Amino acid sequence: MRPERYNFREAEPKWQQVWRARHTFKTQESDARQKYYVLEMFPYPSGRIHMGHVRNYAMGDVVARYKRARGFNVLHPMGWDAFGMPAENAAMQSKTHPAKWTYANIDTMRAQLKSMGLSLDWSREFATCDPSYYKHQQALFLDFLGRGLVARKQSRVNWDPVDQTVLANEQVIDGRGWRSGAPVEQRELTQWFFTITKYADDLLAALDTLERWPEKVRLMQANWIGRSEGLLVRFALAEQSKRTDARELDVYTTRPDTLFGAKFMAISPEHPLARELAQHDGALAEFIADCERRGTSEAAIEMGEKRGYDTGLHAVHPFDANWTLPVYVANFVLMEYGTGAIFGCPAHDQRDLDFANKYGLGNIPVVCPPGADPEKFVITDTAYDGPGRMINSRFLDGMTIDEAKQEVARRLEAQTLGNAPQAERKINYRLRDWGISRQRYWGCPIPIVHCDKCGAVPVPKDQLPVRLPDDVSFDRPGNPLDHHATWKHVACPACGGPATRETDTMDTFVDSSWYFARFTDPWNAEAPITKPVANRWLPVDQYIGGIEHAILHLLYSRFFTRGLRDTGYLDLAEPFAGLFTQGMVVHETYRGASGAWLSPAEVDVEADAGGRRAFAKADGSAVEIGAIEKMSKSRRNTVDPDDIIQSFGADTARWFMLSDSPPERDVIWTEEGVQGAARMVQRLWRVVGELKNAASASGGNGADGETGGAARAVRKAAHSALIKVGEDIERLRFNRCVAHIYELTNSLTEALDEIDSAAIPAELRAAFREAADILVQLFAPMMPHLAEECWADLGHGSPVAEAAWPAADRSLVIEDMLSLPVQVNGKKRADLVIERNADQAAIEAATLALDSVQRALAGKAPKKIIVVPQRIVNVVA
RNA sequence: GCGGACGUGGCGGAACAGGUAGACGCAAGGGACUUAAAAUCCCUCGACCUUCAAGUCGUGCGGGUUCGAUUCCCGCCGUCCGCACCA
Repeated sequence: MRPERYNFREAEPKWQQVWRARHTFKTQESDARQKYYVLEMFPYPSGRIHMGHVRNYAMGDVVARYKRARGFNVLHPMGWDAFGMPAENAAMQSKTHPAKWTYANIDTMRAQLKSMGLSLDWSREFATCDPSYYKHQQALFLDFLGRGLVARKQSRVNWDPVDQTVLANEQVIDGRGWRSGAPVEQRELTQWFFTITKYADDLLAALDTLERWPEKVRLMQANWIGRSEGLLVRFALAEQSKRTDARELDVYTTRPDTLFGAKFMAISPEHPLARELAQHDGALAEFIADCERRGTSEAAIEMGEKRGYDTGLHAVHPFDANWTLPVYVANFVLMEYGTGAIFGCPAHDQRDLDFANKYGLGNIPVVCPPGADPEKFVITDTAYDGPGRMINSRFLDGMTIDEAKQEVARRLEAQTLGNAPQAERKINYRLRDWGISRQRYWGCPIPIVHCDKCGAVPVPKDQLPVRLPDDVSFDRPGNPLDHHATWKHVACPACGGPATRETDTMDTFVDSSWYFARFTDPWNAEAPITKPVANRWLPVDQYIGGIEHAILHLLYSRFFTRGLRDTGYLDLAEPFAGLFTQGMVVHETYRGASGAWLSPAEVDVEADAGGRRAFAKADGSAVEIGAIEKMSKSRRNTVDPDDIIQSFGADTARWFMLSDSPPERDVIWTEEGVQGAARMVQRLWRVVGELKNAASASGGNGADGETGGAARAVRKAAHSALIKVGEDIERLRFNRCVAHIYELTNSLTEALDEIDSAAIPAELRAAFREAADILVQLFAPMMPHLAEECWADLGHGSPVAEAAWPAADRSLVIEDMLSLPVQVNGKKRADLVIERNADQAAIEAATLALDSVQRALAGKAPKKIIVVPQRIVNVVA
C-alpha cells in the first residue's frame, strides 16, 4: 500500500543501499560511451561537513545524475585534501596526532557525505596524506626538478621569535603572532619554488580558450599574472658616497613618458641598497625594522600609511645631468615587483602624490588632459592618470602618452651609462614563482637530501616515499621534523656520506594541483598517472567550487598540468574545461542581552505583520536579530548538516540548497526555507500519487474534442518544463530548475482538480501517466531518494538513477495564437492576441483598433509603429 | 591601497540577445475544513490614487544613449570576495 506520507528515514538508507548493491555509480573504464568528468573541489577534513559542502556537492550531483541520464559515462569521484595546518593546531591543543585526527575526521565526514545520497564512485577515494598518494607527488617533484621547473632561492617569511615558527599571513595580526603575541620579524630563508613564471605568457594567453569559465575568474587571473610592457631605466647615482659602492639604481616603469615629472626615487626596505646603507645608519635600520613588523602581505603593505626615509643619496635624471632626485626608502615599494625601485611622478600616480605631499616634494604635471589649459593645469590632491598630451617635458611636449613612451625608450636605448644602454624595453609580470617550502610537519616531505659535499641531492625514486615519522611531538616550538631525533639523518644518496633530509614539507596547494588527474586511475601503484587513462578522462568537464579559489588553486593547477605535460604524464595543458564558482551559505546572527552570540538552535523566531522577533529558548528573553553573515564558529550562526538530514532528510536539504538563490551567489539559510522544501517533498509524493490514480482510473468516453484540450495542456506543461529544466541544468541555473518544477507541479495540480475522476478519457489518462514519469525524472537529480520511491511506486522495475532522460516533444510548446504586449511611447497599454504568423500590416491594424491604444493616443496620429516579431509592438505618437 | 564582483517588493529571487518588471518560493493577512490543532486547500499581497474603469510612480543614487533601459555608457554611494604560508 502507498503510505500517505513519504518516510525519508526509511527510504533514504534503502535507496542508498540499492545503488550500492547495483554499483550504479561505479564508473566502468570499459564503457565506450562519451565521457563526462564532473568534479567538486574536494574537502579539507576539518571535522564535520558544513552547509557549504552540502551546497557544493548537491550542485555537482545534479550535474552528474543529469549527465548520466543523458547517456554519458560519468566520472564523479571524491577524496580528501588532507594535509594542512589545522591538524597541527589540533595536535598542539588536544595532544592528538595529526594523522589520527585527520583520519578520524575523514571517517566522520565520509559517513555524512554518504548520508546525502551523492552519486559518487567511492572506489576511487583517497586522501592526500596517504603515503600512497604523496609518494607519487614526491616523484612528480623530482621530475619537475629534472625538467627545470624547480628552483631554490631566498625568500622572506614572517617569523615568530617566541614560537620559533613561520607564520602564515593570516596568523599575523597587527604585526604580532596570533598565538604568542610577539612582534613578528622577517627572515630570509632558502626555499623551494616551482617556476610558474616560465609559463606566465602561456597561462595568460590560454585564458582566452577557457570559454566555460566565468569571465570574472579569467579577469582575476589575468590581473594576477599582470603582464606589463615597460622600460628598465638605469639611473646614475650622483655622489660617490663612502656609504655605498653602488653607482646606479635600476628602476622598472610602465610610464617612461612621465620622466620629466619625476620628483624623487624610492626603493623598497628590502632593496639591497637599503640594506647596505642601514649597516651604517641606525635610524634607517630602525625604519626598515619597523616596516617589517607589518608582515609580508601585500595588503598590509599597501594599506599602511605611506612613509619614507631620506637616504641623502641622489640620482641623476637620465635626460639632464644637472637634475638630481632624492632617493628615499619607502614602505610602499614592493621588492617582489620589477626591480624594487621606482622613480616617483607625483602628478600622475596617486601613491607617489600622497608620498610627495607628505614630504613636501611638490609635483610637475606632464600630461595635460584633453580640453584643459596647459598653462593652468595643476595637481593638488588627485593624481591624473588619464589620456592627454605631454607638457613641461621638453622634447616630448605635444606628443600623446604612447608617442612619448616610444620616444623616451628610443632615446634611452641609444644613450649609454657606463658601457651599457641606459634603458631596455622589458615585459614584466606581477606573477612570482610559487614558493612551496613550508616549515611544518603535516605536509608532503620534499624528497631532497642535503650533503655538505654534494649539495641538494634528489632522493632516488626507488626510495620513495620519504615517509613522515609517526613519533613526533608538538610540545616544542619549531618544526617537529627538524628536531626529531633521527629522521633527518641519512646517508647521502650520491656519496654515501653523512647528510640530512630536507625538513620542509610542500605547500598543500601542491596536493590539490593534480588530484583531479589521480582520480582517473587511483589504483596505479607504480606511477602517479596512467597516461592513456588520464588523456581519456581529462579535462574535467565541469569543476565546481568556491570563488575563494579563483586565483591560487586554479592557477597552480593550470601550471601543474603544463608541468605534467612537459614531464610526459599527459597530453593537455588545461585541466578544467568548465568552471563554476558557487556562493557561500550565510545565516542570520543572534545576540542575547549580554551581547553573547546565540546559535540558531538556541533561538525561537516569531513573525507577524509587525515584523520578526527572536527570543532565547532558555529563558524567553529578547534576542537581537543581527546581520546575515557567512556561517562561522565565532558568530555561532552555523547549522549542522547532520541535524538537518536527521530532521528533514537529505532530499530536503539538497532541494533547499538549490532553490531560490542563483548558485553563484550567496544563499541565506533559513528555518522557513527548509520547512518549505520539506513541504515540497510531501507535496510531490502526493501529486505523483494522484497522477498515478488518475492515470489508472476507470475510463470515461468523453469526446476527443472536449478532452483534447486538457490532455494537450497537461502534455504541454510537462514537456515545456522538461525542455526548460534540461537547459537550466546544462547552464547550472538550479534555482530556475526548481522554479520550473514548482510551475509544473502547480499546473498538474490544477489539471487534477478539474477532472471528473469517474470518467477520464484515455487521452488524458495517458497524459497524466506521462506527466508523472516526467515530473519524477525532473526532480530526480535534486531529490534522488524521493524520486526512486515515486518511480518504484509508478511501477518501474529499475532505479530512476539508471533511467534515460525523457525525450521532449517541442511541437507541443508552439502555439498558434500569441499574445503581444502593446506599448504606446514605451508604456505598456494593452495585450494583443493575434495569430502567430500575422504580418506586419495586420498587427499594425489590430493594434490601432484597440480601445486602450486609442485612449492613450488621445486623438493624436501615430508617427511610427515598431513591431518586433513575436515580442512586442510599440506605437510612437 | 590594488584587483574582481554584486545592488530589483516585507525577504530570496525571475525577466532569453535592449522589448509586458516582480515568474517561482518564503513570510504576512483573510477564508475553508476540524471539537481543536497539525496537515491540506482557496483568496489577497510593490507604492500611491481610486466606487469601478483607469491612472501615476517604481529595479541603490545622479546623468546619458534609445521608439523603448533592471539590461548599454559615464559619475557617485553601499555591500561582499581575493591580495601569494588558511584551505
